[in-house]
Amino acid sequence: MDQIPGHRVTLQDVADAVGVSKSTVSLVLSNHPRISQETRQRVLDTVDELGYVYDRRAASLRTRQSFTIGLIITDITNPFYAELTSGIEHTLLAKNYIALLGSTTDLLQNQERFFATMRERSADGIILCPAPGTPPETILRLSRQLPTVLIARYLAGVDVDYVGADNELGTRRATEHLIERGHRRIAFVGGPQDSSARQDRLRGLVSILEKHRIPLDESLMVTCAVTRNGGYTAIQQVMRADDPPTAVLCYNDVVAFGVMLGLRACDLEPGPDVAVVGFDDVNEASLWNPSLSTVSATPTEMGQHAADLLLKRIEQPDRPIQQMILPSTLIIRASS
Amino acid sequence: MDQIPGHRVTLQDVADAVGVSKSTVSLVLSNHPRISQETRQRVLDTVDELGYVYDRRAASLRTRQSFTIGLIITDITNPFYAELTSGIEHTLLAKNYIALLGSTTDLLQNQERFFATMRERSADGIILCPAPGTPPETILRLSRQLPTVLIARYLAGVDVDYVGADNELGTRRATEHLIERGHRRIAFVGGPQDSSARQDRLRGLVSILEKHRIPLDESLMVTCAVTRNGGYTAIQQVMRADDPPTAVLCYNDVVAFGVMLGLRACDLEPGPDVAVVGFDDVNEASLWNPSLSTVSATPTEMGQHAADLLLKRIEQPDRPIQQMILPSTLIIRASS
DNA sequence: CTGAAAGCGCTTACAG
DNA sequence: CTGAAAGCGCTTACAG
Repeated sequence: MDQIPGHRVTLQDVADAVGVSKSTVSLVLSNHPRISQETRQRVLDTVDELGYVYDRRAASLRTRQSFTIGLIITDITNPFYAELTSGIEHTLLAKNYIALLGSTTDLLQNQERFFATMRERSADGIILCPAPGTPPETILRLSRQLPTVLIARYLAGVDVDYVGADNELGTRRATEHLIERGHRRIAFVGGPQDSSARQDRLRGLVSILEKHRIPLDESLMVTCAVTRNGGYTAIQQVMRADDPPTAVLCYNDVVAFGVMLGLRACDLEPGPDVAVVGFDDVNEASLWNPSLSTVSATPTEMGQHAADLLLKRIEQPDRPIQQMILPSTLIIRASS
Repeated sequence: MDQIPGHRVTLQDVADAVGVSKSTVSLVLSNHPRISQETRQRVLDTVDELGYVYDRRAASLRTRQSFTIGLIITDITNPFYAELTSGIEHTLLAKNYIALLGSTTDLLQNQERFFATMRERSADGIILCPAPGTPPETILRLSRQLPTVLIARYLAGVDVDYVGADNELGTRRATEHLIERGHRRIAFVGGPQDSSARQDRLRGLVSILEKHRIPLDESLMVTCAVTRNGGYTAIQQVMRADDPPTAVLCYNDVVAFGVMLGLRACDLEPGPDVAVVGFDDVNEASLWNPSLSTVSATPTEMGQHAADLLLKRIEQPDRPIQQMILPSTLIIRASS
């Protein structure tokens, strides 16, 4: 039953015990049809009896398929990525795949290490949320070496599978909503300067301001670390201006949570005093007090789609590049 | 530079290009000292030139070390596990290991699948938060097959490496605090019925009630799903009783968040009307409104310790079993 | 200081 | 229906 430490039960051991060749055992395990019912049963029984464990790494050396993928994200502690990961895991489990996890904290150096790690371990593919500043060539090279799907952030001009939210549409809707509520001075807080997601979200805001001929005040467009603390600090700075905003559109929910706390620290109540809108709609958003108005990016679904896309790409390397933009819906709650 | 799809650059290719044997290349890559400086440099240059990628799975077939571990937790979407995972990742990164991630949602069936998955992929070890109801023999067998460390939940009588919080001490302190504040009717909400963590936390509460000769009311000790929603539903049930509690000690922070929301749904303000205390001190806890009093279980540190322990066990299989109980401190905030 | 050879545990044509 | 053999890409004694 139990293995002797150091000695692994192999196909050969099973074959010896049954009195057939290891080819036969291998064929049984891969459900090959032309093994007699009797042999098959004896093999299966012996597999159980000896506690044989299939060595997928040995198999993958021959078949070149590891049933393992690499998942490279920014930070598992950000609920957006946790929900994303959960969706990915869900899809992988059903297909017998599993993910190697790497959090880069948006550091290019970590990202490079994870690329190497995943390739050395022969991942069948990679789901990647690229760190801001990733050179496009890096991704192009990677995607030639390994099936790759980008998630949540893309790189301009890089033709690779991608799944993300409709960022611009999302902030357009959010901005229209704020303007309808009478806001004219709308701040934008947070996001990694060079990420596609930030640029698209900011563009949505700017375009709607233009449409309504509301002058753009650059001093209200600030960046900050994508953490609660980042939002907390940044908003206090912004509110100190001579003509502070009456509404703030945040890069994402995590920043919005920080902004709400920062407003309170300035003795302002998020909602009544200053409107706050987030992006993502992580589970937490509806539970805050006040509940957070936000643009839904459906992270769990996004993860499922990314995993689906990757598995399709693995099966069919020549299929056309697919870029999925998931619809964004505005969810109005108490904070705006 | 780039590989031809399907063809992997191997040691042999590098050897051929340099004009040495693959043994020599291998020795260079493992930094073996007795290769001449000149050969070494030529090999290294060629490795770069050809874009050689080390095949760790082939290597591990010989060396029996994959530099990969399995991480099996309940739910990555629960911030406690996300912070745990972040701590684990941090330690692994420094030692060139990486984790295969599996979320069981506390289903034994998923857990079994992950055990198989991790073994098939030759993980060097496993960090496991066992699903409630896991038979002790399962863990014993697993730990004989593979270095194993349990995290956050242990199994009575199973002598395996373990890292967890001092659960009983934590809830003792929390209960003393509530009693000091004048509470007599204290509910306990949530937790997987058969988990060691729940039992220990509940025991802490009960022992302090006894110490103060406060009668125990079983109807106030309820269980629920370990989600915000679980706490939300459970507390509303509890508050409907004839003699409802004035304070509630929650299995963990996630349940406590749900409880706070549930109280509001009953028109009760957490803090002033009903005291609420959580367990874990996830990052979110200090940010809620009201901020959540809780017992700190330092999830990030817990993760780091678990990874350290596993790596030590891998290096030194015969070292004595180590069970680390991390000190619990009570953090009093606005909710109590 | 360097190379030839065996072997890790599988799969997969190819024979029979 | 089943087996012998080659090979996936490494490492590691063993010679020289």
